[in-house]
Amino acid sequence: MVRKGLQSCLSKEDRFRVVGEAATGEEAIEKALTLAPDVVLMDISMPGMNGLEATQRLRHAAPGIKVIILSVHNNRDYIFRIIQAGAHGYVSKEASTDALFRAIDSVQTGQTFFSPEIAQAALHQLVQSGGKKEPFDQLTAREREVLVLIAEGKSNKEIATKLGIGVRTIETHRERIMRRLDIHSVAGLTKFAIANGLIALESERAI
Amino acid sequence: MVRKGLQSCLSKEDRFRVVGEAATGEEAIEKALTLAPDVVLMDISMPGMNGLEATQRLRHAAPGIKVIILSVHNNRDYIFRIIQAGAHGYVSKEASTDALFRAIDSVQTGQTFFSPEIAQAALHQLVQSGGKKEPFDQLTAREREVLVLIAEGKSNKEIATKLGIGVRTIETHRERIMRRLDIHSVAGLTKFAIANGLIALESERAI
DNA sequence: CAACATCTCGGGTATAACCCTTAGCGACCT
DNA sequence: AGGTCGCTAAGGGTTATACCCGAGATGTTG
Repeated sequence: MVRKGLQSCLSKEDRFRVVGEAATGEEAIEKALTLAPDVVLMDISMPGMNGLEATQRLRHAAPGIKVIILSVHNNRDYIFRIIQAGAHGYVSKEASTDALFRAIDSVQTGQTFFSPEIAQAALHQLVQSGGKKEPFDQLTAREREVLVLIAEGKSNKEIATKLGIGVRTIETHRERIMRRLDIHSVAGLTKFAIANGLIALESERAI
Repeated sequence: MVRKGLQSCLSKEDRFRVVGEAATGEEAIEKALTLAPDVVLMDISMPGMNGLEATQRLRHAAPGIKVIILSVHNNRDYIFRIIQAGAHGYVSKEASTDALFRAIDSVQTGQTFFSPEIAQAALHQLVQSGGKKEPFDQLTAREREVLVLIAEGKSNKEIATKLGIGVRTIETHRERIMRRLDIHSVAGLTKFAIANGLIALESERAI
């Protein structure tokens, strides 16, 4: 429904043409590679692969395709994840259609577009934290990967199987994560992961 | 942006006419009362008053106006709150525009509309839980108390000390909680607690 | 009264998690 | 070439959880 609405809006503007749509992250990558659009509008919350991971993979597979993230999340922690994923722009779903149009125009010409309040908040946090883009710098990529799985309720053994490495290695990662974050419970790690946008909340008990 | 998209979609259908829009729950009630539409499409997540509360108030103030809830949440927990709020229909944002059109037609003629998968899931859970509606109600007061402490990262021993009862009792509560909710990890329990407002995320730093 | 739910403990066993330590290997930097 | 860091792995021991039972005390409700 949201996609149809967006298409309807975009098709009213002569300078835009919608060449495809996708319901999942996997489908988004697939269609983006075959249809080769100038710009992809990516939703963060999708069934299956989420938008950030899809963005990351798409950026790797087709660096020429620009990606704008659409999200209901206005959480400032999210913004760094979005940048890290390689997105060229971010538009909140609360934003006006004009903002979206300007975002598309910007990224198409090679510029980036982040709505003023997002940019301001991100910079504010950068200044406040002395340049550290916390909390993502506290953990290595592998540790974040493990943390996400822990917060999703996986056991060490399940994580080890999923990542194809030993259980003891997972235990080591787990210890290092807990030590670095100074959080010593699964509940705390889960809250940390949610608060920092590493996992989504509504994944549990979905229909 | 989402609203404009919806308007764009709906205005293509001759039998619908969009008479107004609102950004917040308060504005939604106000405009609904002045514009007196046949049907209100209400988003759950809005700044200010949320869609459920707004629905409840609007239903009370103007029982003749039908309300359809739109939501990204496919969480089965939500469905009972939606019914309780007095909504006549529920359409997921993942749904097609056709589903929305049918929903509007249905509620306008006095019927209700809940998408098949939602209805099925809700009934399934009703049967499974023996008629008790919300997972929230599945737990006793004591179990909720324990759940909160678990989700806050406390160990069984800490909880036992805090509540002044034995550790084995806490273990029993823990087992019963996990069995009733069908969640078998601390991470899952924590997410459940957050999703149901039992505990708060301290770093909910919205922009 | 009797049935039921709740809260409270307990035994027992298997599994998982936690804590401290060491260590090989590759990448990267100086 | 040496140092640092990250990923991998493991030993050994302690503690915590998960899951299986049963059971007494209490209050509520039919």
